Amino acid sequence: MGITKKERFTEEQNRLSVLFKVLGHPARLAILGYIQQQNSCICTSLVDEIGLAQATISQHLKELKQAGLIRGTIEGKSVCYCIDEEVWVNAKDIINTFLNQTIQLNTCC
Amino acid sequence: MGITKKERFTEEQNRLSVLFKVLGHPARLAILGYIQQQNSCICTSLVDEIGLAQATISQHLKELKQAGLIRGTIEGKSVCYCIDEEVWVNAKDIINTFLNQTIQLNTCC
DNA sequence: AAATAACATCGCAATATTACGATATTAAAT
DNA sequence: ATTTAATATCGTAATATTGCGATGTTATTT
Repeated sequence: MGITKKERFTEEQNRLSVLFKVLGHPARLAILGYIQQQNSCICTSLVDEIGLAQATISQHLKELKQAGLIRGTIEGKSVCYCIDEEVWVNAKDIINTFLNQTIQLNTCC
Repeated sequence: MGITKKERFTEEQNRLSVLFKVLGHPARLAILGYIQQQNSCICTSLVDEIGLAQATISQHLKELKQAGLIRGTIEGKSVCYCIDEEVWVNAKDIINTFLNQTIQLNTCC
């Protein structure tokens, strides 16, 4: 039904999957990468840089914002986007914890 | 249009996003977690464990298989699933590289 | 005040995802 | 040979995602 049955899973699994999901689109990775590259905040040369329509970029920015990974500050006519360091560090931590869960080497296949 | 314009992005961004995407569902994280927990391979107590329909679990397993993260070996009536260590280590590496890209602290917001 | 620039939001079309019942398929058990 | 157990696959419904043109909205510029 296109809807995830969240109640079946742990809170950790849900949080982690939301994080992975928002990172699961190349445009959003490109946006994050571009914001990171710049020393200062980026408004929207993103549209030129990435080559999707302005409406589409805006939508991806919204999803990144909703996930808390970026923040937008209004600066006159334009908006200054930057990565929310605190949230990002926390996200990295959660992902790293997941990645570093030791894996028993399966010997059967 | 529901279709990702892959040609717009780098190969790295596309590979990474595919990885994140497959990890972006709690059921798949639960499946991976469960396979990891067990010392030996798991067939399908997954359906009991996770509480989704057998067809649904099978579908998620397929996606994990397509991403290369797990392998299934037929063992009589049942199938033995385990994590593909090589692919998994590589995936972790790719993700870690992404996570550890240094972030310039944005000073503007 | 009117024009413009930089977004955000709306509405829509195309496609993808999630979930599941029903129905294969395959191998072991009877 | 038939039954049963363990899956995989098919078909379908509900919903979500991706993308974009058109249209707001808001602040600067003229």
